Amino acid sequence: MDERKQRVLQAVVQDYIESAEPVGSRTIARRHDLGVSPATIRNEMADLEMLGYLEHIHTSSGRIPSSKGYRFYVDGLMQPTRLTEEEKAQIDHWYRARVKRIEEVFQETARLISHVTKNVALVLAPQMKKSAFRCLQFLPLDDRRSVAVLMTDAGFIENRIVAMPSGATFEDFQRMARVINDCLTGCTLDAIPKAAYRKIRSEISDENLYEAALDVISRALDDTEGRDRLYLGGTREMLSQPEFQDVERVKEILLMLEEEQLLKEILHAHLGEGLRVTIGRENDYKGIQDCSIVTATYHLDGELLGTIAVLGPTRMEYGRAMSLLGYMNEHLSDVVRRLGWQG
Amino acid sequence: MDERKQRVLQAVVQDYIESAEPVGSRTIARRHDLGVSPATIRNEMADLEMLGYLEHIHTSSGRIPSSKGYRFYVDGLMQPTRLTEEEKAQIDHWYRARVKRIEEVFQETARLISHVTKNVALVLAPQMKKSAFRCLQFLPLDDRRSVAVLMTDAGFIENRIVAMPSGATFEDFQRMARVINDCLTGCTLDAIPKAAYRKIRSEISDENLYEAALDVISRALDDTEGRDRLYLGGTREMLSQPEFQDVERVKEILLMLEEEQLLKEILHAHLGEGLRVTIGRENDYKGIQDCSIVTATYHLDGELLGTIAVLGPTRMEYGRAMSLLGYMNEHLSDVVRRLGWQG
DNA sequence: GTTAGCACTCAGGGGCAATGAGTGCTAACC
DNA sequence: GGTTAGCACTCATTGCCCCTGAGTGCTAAC
Repeated sequence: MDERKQRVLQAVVQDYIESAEPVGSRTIARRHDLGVSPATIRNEMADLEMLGYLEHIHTSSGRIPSSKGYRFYVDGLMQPTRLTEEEKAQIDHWYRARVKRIEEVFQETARLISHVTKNVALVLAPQMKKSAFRCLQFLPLDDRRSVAVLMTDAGFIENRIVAMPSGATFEDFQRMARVINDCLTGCTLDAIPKAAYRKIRSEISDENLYEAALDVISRALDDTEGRDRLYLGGTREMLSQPEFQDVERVKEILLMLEEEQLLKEILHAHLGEGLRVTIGRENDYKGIQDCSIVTATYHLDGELLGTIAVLGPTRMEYGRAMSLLGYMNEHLSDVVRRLGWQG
Repeated sequence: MDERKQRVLQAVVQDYIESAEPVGSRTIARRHDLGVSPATIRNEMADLEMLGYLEHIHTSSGRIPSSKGYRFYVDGLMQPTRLTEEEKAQIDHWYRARVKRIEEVFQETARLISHVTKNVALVLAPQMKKSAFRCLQFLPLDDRRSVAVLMTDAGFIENRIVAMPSGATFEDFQRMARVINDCLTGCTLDAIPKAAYRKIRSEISDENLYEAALDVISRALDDTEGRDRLYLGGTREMLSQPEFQDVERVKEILLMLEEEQLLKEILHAHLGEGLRVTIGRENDYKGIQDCSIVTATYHLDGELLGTIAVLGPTRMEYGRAMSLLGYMNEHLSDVVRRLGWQG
């Protein structure tokens, strides 16, 4: 793949991303200064098609990039788009004006990303179960029930009503809490060692109370599942993209977007990989093989927190999406640090 | 409006709901046994159009019901559809299989409703601020912060990290909690009387501590805002309705559905009115004046809890939607009672 | 190796007629 | 007087044809 082929590929990808129309040799010759005639470009394009970087709907339509073509473009040809200071200022302003409570951060982040990129934004909120046990405490509710409050290092707090076994007093529960605290402090919630359970067993002699303790722990952990909430925004923005003029395709993508569990899986799969682009066919899930996803993971004090992503047609402004995610990343870590995340 | 006109109107509405095509006199004569010829039906239809119950796209197309026509149908002509025992069993089964945690109830309810009605389902989860203060307690976090846990009668539990003013000890905070509990017990969160605040003021002499107490209360209440979460399901189901073959219309409705705040307002507006149908033009919001909403409020022990709704094109199976909502209503009250709602 | 020229392809759009569902009106019927 | 058959008329939809224009692929000349 010589220099000139690369320049042609770059031209095709850029023009196609901009216009959403198959691009022809003539257009490229006119709009890019390659110093050769359309005929030459035609030859190059034919070669690029042979090599799998470009595609053809039918004879006599222009070329569009294949997944492989986009991949080459993203990896090598694309010039990194930087957000302008003005754009950054606008984002900061929006954030400041809109986000009053921590719960709003994620929804607003999604909204902002979708607004800027005109694509769907996905934000996976911090995962409670990845953070470390800090302490468990009980509050009395009535004579049959009490409230278990679980706190973790990342600042998550989770509560759950638990029934007290008949005969057990609130004091028993508080004693139980002390035992659990001793044994679990520092454990990551999704990886509590067997030894910890054994230790708790050995310290709580009463059978009923031990059962209750296990119940409390498992239910507290259970709850954390639902907490890695997914925020989604910009369905409508994306539908204004020309690729979604067809109702069938719209339905297809909406079907996909309603599968929250599936989306979470996809984001989880990319967790911890920094900034990453997955293009078209590279996606494992068939429903989005004509889409691309840009994901980024945000951290707090070195601790993995969550993922933000842009999902849109393969014809996407990759550079822009990537730099935006990078910027939002910092922002998000920052806001979470500042306001403190409480689950 | 004589008997026969009503039967014709009924026939038109039913056929149109079923077929989504404008219905003509001939079709009605064939499919409904009115005992008169198409010509007679034509005359009746012309009259019904005069009276505003039917509409015409252009000469020589069949009639479709107007909002007024649907209203008359819903209020008087519609025969109440009952869910079959089989359907009920299926719903029960789905519920049992899917709902493991209380948080899932609402999402699954939305999913189920949309699945059955092929329309968008909206579920407004219980409103914390409408329930009554039960107690406030503190848990120690570290030497500068503690966790405030607020519980209400409906079983909501809400927690918040609060900074302790320098000089204040955790014991001070516990004393403060006792005062607040004494003063606020039984107050509905969104209507705390001025007198209660005065009482707190008189019992807490320390200025800093009083400030902190107000802060705790206001922030606890603040949080409750975000808690009346809206669950939404079935966008895709609705889009398979023939009225949404047009991409423009799809975008319009999606724009609407992304405005969570607006949807909440709409549901709030119908709160406490039992089972209610709002048809087409009757909607205050322009964006959905070609849609209908069926809403129902669910209760627990006489206490208002939330709203569930079906949103779809005016051509909707009203009877079915209504009986389904009625059934889900019971179910929801029941599940919330059984599992206990924790916010 | 590059380019001009030319034949060929194919989607999209406009024009046009045929089709068919449906109305509205009038005159005949019971 | 209400009901109905008959008929002219309307209009959206469909299929068809043709044209246009953008674009390719090939060949021969530069």
